[in-house]
Amino acid sequence: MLVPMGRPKEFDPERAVAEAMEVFWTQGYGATSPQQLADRLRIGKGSLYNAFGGKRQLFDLALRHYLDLRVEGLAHWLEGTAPVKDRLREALLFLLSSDPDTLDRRGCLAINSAVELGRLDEAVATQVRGLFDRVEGVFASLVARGQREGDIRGDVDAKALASVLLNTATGLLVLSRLEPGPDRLTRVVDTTLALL
Amino acid sequence: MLVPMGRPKEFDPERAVAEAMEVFWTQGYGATSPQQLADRLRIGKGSLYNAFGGKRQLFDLALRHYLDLRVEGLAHWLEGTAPVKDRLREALLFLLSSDPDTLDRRGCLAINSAVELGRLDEAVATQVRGLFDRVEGVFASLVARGQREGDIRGDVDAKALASVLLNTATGLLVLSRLEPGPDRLTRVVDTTLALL
DNA sequence: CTTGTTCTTGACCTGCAGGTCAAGAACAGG
DNA sequence: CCTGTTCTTGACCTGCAGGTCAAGAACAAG
Repeated sequence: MLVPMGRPKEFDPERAVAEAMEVFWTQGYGATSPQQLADRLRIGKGSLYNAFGGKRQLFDLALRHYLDLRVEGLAHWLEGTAPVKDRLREALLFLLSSDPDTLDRRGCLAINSAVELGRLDEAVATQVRGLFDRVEGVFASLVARGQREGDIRGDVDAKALASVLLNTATGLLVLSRLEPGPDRLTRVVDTTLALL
Repeated sequence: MLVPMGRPKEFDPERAVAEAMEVFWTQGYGATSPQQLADRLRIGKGSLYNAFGGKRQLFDLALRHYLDLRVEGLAHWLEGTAPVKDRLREALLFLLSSDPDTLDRRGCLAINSAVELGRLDEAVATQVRGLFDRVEGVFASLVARGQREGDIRGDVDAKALASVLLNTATGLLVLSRLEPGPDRLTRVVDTTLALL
């Protein structure tokens, strides 16, 4: 069964999921039609339904792929020896755009999806909650280290500060969709870090 | 023209807009059909189109009504003589729910709409930006007063702190749609205020 | 009570979202 | 090269979103 019999797929399902993630990220779930997806993935619509089952199932895979990418990125945040505040700044700014010079303006697929679907769709809400918990955990580790190194004030519980940072990141990702320029966003980042 | 001729409307357009606001707030723009709106407003679908022009125009009115309500609430924040931090706490918690005991879980219509439509719809984005600017301005006034009264640290620019508060409020309103309980939200509020 | 105007309603229309399927193509095994 | 299996595609289907409209009702003016 390692080589399944029958006609082999002509496309790479993982690449397709990654592409679908981009589409959902840019357009949102409701504003994306199966036809658009098929076009972007370079496959027929029937092929899409044969491979993934439907728009919703493909979205679940795309969202999970996004979460995996983010979680993968978290590990990177924990490495390194630079002062914690510098790394927090880098992390927050990276969320806004992988390219430091230009705003992404798409925000975060997890947050966008939670806002669009989270009230009715418990599955999506659970997925996104899981990411938030992990992000908060990473923030807590970083803050604790910063406190040991004297880089971050020690009179506030690390977990409480981590919750604040999670909330700050969430706000930034939403505001980034509206802000015309990066001024307010960088001001938020700088000021927040100054308060720690 | 004070009394327009012809058959008079059988419903109050302002009440209808207010009701439409509730529907869009609860369900989102895309997930709300004209038929649902007509049912909730207790009018026929044709009547809805005659009175408002279409789903999108009605949404614009509903959003503007929401913004008016919020701006109206801002004035209330500025009044009173209680310590600024206490009033900031009250304001942030009020955003999460007009009833202090139960989470609203609908978040903020402006933010939800910006996330759902903001990328394609510049009109919505502009409206929401306007609200954000005013909220930030009110925060700045409050912070400045708090700094004069010694309630808030004076070593950080009031406008910078106002941006942080705006971002914090945004994050809270998004997280409130996902959080199972109020624990994390109140922790964010308390910790943020402690940092000021 | 006639006329002109505006409101009300539900039947009706168009287009597309979301999905199904039959026909055939591309494999592996025998 | 025949068979069973899986993939591919576009035509096709159903339902509903979003909107239009004709017929009639409720007014004010004259």
